[in-house]
Amino acid sequence: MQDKILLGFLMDGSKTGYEIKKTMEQSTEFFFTTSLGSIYPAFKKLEREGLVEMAESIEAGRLKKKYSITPEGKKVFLNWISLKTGIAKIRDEAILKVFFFNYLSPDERKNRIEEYIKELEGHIGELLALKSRLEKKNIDAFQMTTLDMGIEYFMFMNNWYSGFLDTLKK
Amino acid sequence: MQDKILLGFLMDGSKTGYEIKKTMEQSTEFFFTTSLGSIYPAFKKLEREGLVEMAESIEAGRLKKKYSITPEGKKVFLNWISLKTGIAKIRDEAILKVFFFNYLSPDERKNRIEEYIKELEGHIGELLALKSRLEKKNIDAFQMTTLDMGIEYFMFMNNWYSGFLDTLKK
DNA sequence: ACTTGCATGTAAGTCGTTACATGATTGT
DNA sequence: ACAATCATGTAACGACTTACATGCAAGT
Repeated sequence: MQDKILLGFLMDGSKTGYEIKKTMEQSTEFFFTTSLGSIYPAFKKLEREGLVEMAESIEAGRLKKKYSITPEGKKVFLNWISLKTGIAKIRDEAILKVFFFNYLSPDERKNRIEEYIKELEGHIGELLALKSRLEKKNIDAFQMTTLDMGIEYFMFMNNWYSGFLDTLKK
Repeated sequence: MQDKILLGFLMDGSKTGYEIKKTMEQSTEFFFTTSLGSIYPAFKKLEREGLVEMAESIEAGRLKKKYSITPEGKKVFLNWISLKTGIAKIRDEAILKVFFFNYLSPDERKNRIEEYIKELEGHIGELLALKSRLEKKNIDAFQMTTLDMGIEYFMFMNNWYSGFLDTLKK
């Protein structure tokens, strides 16, 4: 999946691995992140496959390896985005814990959920801050839409856990 | 995380790896699944760590390795469940594709979303069927709660993509 | 002088899946 | 007879993370 993201970020021009990492921290952060230790080898692999090309340069004394997408890479990316998408599993540790809540005392249950709700609220706050930061920039409408979706998603979660907390209190 | 699930399933009695896999297919399926090729080595590791114990037996001509949780294993499990849980990333391929929707034609966008909504509806149907199956059994209330949560989650997603489709049509 | 950020990369390790391999029992 | 299900396990592979390693530039 990372390789598709890398190709996607190259669709509007060449970038370095470091740049993409920074961009992701300010955009895909809430639904997807990668490490640099994963980006660099991924680019080398994409280069071997002929999906990207690399151009070295030295800017302000720093070595930069700008990657750009090849026509073949564009084909692969556009094919992927058109492919039917299956339903992803939630794979959320918080809900897994609720699954086993029988093994926790009623008091502890409430504490854990209250704690988690605070985490969610903090996260929603961060995303709202990110949104207002991005609104100042001229960002792609669909990328803004995914951010809105993320905010609504975490608000749904917040809502759900709040309702769950109410039933726990009864 | 798998190891915690295994411990969790052993909390109410000893089970074989195969049994746990079957149980998961009928309970945690929508938010978590594992493969047998992952369960067996995981149990061996847990055994080495002293968190589970194994008892071999032959039932109806079949070799069975029943694993049971040790007091130390219970400690580890209960500690994990009490630990503060961080916010998980969505890591959803569908939303990642929306992120890059700029590179798809308006018609294709609608088609992809309509297709995905159908997938979601099918999945919700499966979960509702699972729910009525589980209601006949005497299932743990919290495990039923997580299933309800799953259904609401996918209904939220269905809702969101339906709204998104409406804006795409304008 | 020192820390933070820019910029690249490798190595070790974790986690997990799929495919392969075996063999018995049960249902059709 | 044959297929499906029960039951176990290993090997190869893939995706990703963390820690390690290097070095320059810019700000304090």
